[in-house]
Amino acid sequence: MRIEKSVKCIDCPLKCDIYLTAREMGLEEMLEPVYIFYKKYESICRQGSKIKNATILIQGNAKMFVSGHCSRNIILNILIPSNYIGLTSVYGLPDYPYSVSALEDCHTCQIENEALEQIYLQNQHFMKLLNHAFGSSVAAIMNKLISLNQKQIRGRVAESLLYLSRLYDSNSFKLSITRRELGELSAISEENTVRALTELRNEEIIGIDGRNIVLKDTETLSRISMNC
Amino acid sequence: MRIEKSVKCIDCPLKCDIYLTAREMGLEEMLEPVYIFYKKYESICRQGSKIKNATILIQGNAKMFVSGHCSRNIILNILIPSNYIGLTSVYGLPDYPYSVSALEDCHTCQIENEALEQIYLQNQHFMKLLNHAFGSSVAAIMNKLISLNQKQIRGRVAESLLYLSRLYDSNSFKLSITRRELGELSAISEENTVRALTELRNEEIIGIDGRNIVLKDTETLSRISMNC
DNA sequence: TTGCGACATTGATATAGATCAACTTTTTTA
DNA sequence: TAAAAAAGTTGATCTATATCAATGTCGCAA
Repeated sequence: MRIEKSVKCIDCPLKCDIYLTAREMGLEEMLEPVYIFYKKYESICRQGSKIKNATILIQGNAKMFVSGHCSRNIILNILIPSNYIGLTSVYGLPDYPYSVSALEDCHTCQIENEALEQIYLQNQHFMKLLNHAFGSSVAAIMNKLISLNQKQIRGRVAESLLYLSRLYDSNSFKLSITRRELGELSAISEENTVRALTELRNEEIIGIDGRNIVLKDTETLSRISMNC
Repeated sequence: MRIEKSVKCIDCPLKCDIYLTAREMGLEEMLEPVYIFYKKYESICRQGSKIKNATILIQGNAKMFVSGHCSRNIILNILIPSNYIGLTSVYGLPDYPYSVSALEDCHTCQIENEALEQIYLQNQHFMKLLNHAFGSSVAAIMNKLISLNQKQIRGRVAESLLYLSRLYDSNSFKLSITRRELGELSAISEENTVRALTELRNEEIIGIDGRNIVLKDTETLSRISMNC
């Protein structure tokens, strides 16, 4: 399953801040990137294990989730190309506070933690980029904390759909996740997720065709997502 | 209510990392600290407003909380002396993502954001301190996300009590918060908080005398807090 | 092509926790 | 010090959502 350096990763050096920065700094050699391919469903990193390298998602979608002692997971984020995994080690958390697994075949690029940290410390521009990325993920989690506690299922499903629409930058998109996972993104049961979707479809606020979703009335959907 | 520089703040320069660091760097003058006193119940900062300075809590307890559009709040943390408020501006969040208000009379010390940022950028040791503080607060929030979603009230109240016990570093402590606030810390209603407390007292796991709490059987309490 | 497993859907039922109401106790204020 | 306000407590009821159960649908491997 694992293909090393030999795999050419087309757009990684173009898109990733860390590559751009390293190149600017003439530190490109330092990175020693390792390209790793993950099959659909494969685990990219596991909550609680040591963070050994920073991973950049190059191709494919993945889910970032936390799991309690009890079986049920909460999906924090859907990761898309150019997203980082394992940032938190820079912020003094040596273990992954979340798990990530591939929703489809994923190409990733991994670099040593030390390299990341060196560039972080030596380049203020890059440091700010990373800090801001981390900062906004915190804001997102706080928002989630509120949503999951104060909104009811319709609102939470509406919010998840709007999140996905923003993520894929379109009102019409194909779900990369199952109904159960859409539930985990909103912290509700699979059954109630389906019920909420059906309801929204019957009210002609969204269109559903299997995994294909169309947001017909984002205005109303936003209003629903704001309601408690 | 506000007393400026003239107020001597006894232990701030000794305890706060930022003072120690600034002094080491010979940048003490740069800080221009302003000492501000908040009466019990007063708001120290408000969610959504611009962060203009970093605040260090010198004396007294405060609550850090997020509020949805709907009335109910969730308390994230109880702040104790030497805790920072407004760190997030360093991480690219110009607005407070939370509110803080005084649970009792609070002495604080405020310094300009620019000064904080300068020291942050110029001193790697301080940067790491701040990064780690921020990182662990993120870990704490993630933990809360799970707890509030997967545990039931007994478990959440048990967890809150253990949190307070760790915070005050004793099995016997005086609550700085009301029952309603203890509920907000666990995201449950005041009534159910009281019921859970009474239950735990009847089972002789804790002792209650008004605001005074004794954790009699932390073993069992931990087990309860782990259960889903 | 058939049958199996994962995914999706719908209805019925159970329940954790919110809310409402009434009351007591403590704290604050005038 | 009295009166008012805030905090704390307990019981009864309601409701949002989980859970259980049954069934349908789709894609894929033998």
